Amino acid sequence: MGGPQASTIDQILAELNPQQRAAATHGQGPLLIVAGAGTGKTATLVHRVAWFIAEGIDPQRILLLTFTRRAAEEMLRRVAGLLSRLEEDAGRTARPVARTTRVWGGTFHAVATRLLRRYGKAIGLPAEFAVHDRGDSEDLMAVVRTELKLAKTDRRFPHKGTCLDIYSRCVNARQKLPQVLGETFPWCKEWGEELKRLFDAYVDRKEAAATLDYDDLLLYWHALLADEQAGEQIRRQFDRVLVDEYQDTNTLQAELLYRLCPDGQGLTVVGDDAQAIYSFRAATVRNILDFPQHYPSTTRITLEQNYRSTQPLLEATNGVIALAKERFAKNLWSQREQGERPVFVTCEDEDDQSEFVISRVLTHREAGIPLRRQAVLFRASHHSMLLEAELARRNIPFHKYGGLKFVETAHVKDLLAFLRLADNPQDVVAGTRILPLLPGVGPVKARQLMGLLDESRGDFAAWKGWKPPEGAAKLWPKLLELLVGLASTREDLPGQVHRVRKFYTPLMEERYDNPHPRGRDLEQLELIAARYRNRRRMLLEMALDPPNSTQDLAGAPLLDDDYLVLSTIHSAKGLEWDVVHVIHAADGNIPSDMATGSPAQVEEELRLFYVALTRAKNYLYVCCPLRYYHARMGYSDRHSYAQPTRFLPEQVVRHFQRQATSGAEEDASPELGVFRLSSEAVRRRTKDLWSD
DNA sequence: CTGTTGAAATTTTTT
DNA sequence: ATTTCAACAG
Repeated sequence: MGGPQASTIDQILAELNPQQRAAATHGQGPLLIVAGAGTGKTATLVHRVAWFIAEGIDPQRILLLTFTRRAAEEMLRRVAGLLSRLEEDAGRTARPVARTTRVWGGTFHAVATRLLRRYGKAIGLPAEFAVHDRGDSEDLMAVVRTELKLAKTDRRFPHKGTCLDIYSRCVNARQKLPQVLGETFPWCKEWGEELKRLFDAYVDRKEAAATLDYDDLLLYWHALLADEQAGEQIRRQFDRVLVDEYQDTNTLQAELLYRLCPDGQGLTVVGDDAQAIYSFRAATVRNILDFPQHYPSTTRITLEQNYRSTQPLLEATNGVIALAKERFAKNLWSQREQGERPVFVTCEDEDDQSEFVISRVLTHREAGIPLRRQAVLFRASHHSMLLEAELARRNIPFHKYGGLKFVETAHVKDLLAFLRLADNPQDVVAGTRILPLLPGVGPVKARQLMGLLDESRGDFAAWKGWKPPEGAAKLWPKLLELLVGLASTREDLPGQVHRVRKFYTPLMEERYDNPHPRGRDLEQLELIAARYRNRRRMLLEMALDPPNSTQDLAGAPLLDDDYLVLSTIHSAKGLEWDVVHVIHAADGNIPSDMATGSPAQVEEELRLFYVALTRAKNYLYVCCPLRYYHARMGYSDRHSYAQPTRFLPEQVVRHFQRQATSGAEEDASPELGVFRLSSEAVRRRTKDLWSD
C-alpha cells in the first residue's frame, strides 16, 4: 500500500489492541477468533473488513454472515462507518472507492434468499419463490396432517408445532428421523412411520406451491453449493467470508460453510463457546470446537481484554461462568478497575420489582444516562408485561425487542393471507386460512376450492361456477371480485390493503375479541404498506424481516426520542448498555422450568444468564421477586414463593451487593435461607395454607 | 360438512 | 393459562 490511504487504515487499526489487530490483519488462512464477552469482537470483525478493503479487496466480494437481523444491522452500520472514513481519505487523495459497492451481509437466511433468487434456477427453483415463516410452515404441516388423516382415536398424534420442530431438527442437525426422535423427541418415537409420510407430503406441498420455509433457505443454499456450475460461481463470487457468533450455528450451516470455503482460504469465524444459547435451534458448540480440526491450517486468536465492563462487574460474571462444567478457559480482565459492584435485589413481588426498576432507571437518567443506554432483560417475552403496563401508565417511552411479533397475530396473518392468495393462487395455506372465514365454509370446502384453483393453474375464474353455501351467498361474489381484482391490479399497495381491509374488517370483528386494537393494527398495516416496492416484496419481508411491534411501525420519529430498551436475553446478544436490569432472576424463570430436563439444557440456561449479565458496562442489577401470584380468581390470593436463580450460589453472590426493596426486607433476611439452593419440592412449595 | 365443545397437550428463546 | 385436537351434534 503506502501513501495516505495506508495511513488512514493504519490509524483505524491503531484503535485495536495487539490481539485484535493480529486478528484484523491476519492473511488468507482460516482464522478462528475466540472472543470473550465484551472483548471487541464486533470491532475486530468490522476492522478486518476495513482492512480487506484497504488491501484492495472489492467490498462486493466480501460476505459477512451474522445470526440475527439485529446483529446484521449493527455490523453493516459499523462497516459503513469505517468505510466512509476510508472513502473520505480516498476522496482527498483523488483515489475514489466506489461508494455504490457494498459488502454482502446479513443473516444466513437473508443471504440465502438473495443467492437463491439469483442462482436457484440451477437446481430447479423458480425465481419467484415465496417464503413461509414459522407460522405458515406450521399451518401447512396442519393441512398435510389432516389430509393424511393422521388423527387416531387411541393415541394422539403430535401437534403441528411439534411436527415442525422434529422436521426442522432433522434438517438443521443433518440427522435421520429415528435419531432425532430417539435423542430429542423420545415421546414421539411411536409415530416414526407416520411422521415420515407427513414430512414427504409436506416437502411435496412446498414444492408444488413454489414455497420455501426457513430451513429450505439453508438447505437449498447448501444444495446450490453442491451444484458444479452454480456452486463454483458462488464460491468464486466471494474472496472473503466472515461469520459472526459461530458458536450458534448448526450443523447445516457449518456444512454450508465447508462447501462455501472448502479449503478455508479467506474464511474467518468468530465466537465464544461461553455464549452458546441456541441449541434449541439445533446449534451446536461442536462447530466452533471442531473448526481447527476441520481446517488444519487454522490460526486461533483469543481475545481476553474486556472493554465493556468494569472490573467489579467482570468478577461477578466470571464467577457465574465458572459454574459451567465444560468451557474454553478464558480469563477476562478489564483496565476499568473502578466501578460499582453489581446489585442483587430481592423484591417483594413483581409489582415491587417494576417499581424498583423504574425508579432506578429514572435515577440513572437524572444522573445523565439517557434511557436508550439502559436496558431491562428477561428470559421470556411475557416477563416484561407488568413492567410494560407500568411504563405505559407513567408515560415512559420504551421499545421492546423479541417476543410475539406483530405479523404473528391472527388478524394480521389473515389480512396478509388475502394478499398472498392473490399473489400466488396455489398457496394452500393462504387459501385454507381465508376461505373458512366465510360462514358455512370449513376446511373441506376450502380444500375443494383450492383443488379447483390448482386444476385451472391458478385462475380465479375457476371459482365462478362454484355454488356457495347459504351463509356465504352474499360474501362469495365480493370475495371473488376482491381476489380477481388484486390478482390483476396495478394499484398501489396501500390501496390494495385498503380493499382487503374493507372486506375483512367485519369478518374480523365477528370472529375475534378486542376488535378495536386489531382494527388499528390493520390500519397500521395499510400505512406501512407504502414502504414496500411491491406486493411480493412486502410478503417476503414480512416473513424474513418482520416489524417487531406496532410501535416499530410508528417508525422513524420514535428513533429520535429517548426510550428504554426492553429485550429478551436472546435478542440482547451482542449488544451492550451502560445500565442493565435483569428481571425475574428466580429459579424457574432462570433457568426456565421448561429447560431443566437435562444437564446440558441447564448449562445452556447458565450461559444465557451469563450473556444477560455481560451486557452491562457500568451498572448491573439482578432482580428476583420473592412472591408470585398465580391466579387472582375471585377473592383467593394464591401465590408461591420463589427462590433466587440457582446460578447465584453463595460463592458467586459474594460478588454482588445485596439489597432488598422495603417490602421484601423481612423475607430477604439470610436466616430464611433465601440464597440456599433447595430441592425442587421445597422450591415449588405453595403456601396456600398461609394466605387464608 | 361445519361449528362447537370438552379434553389434552404445551407452556421459551429466533430465522 | 392458552392453544390445539378430535369427537359430536345439528
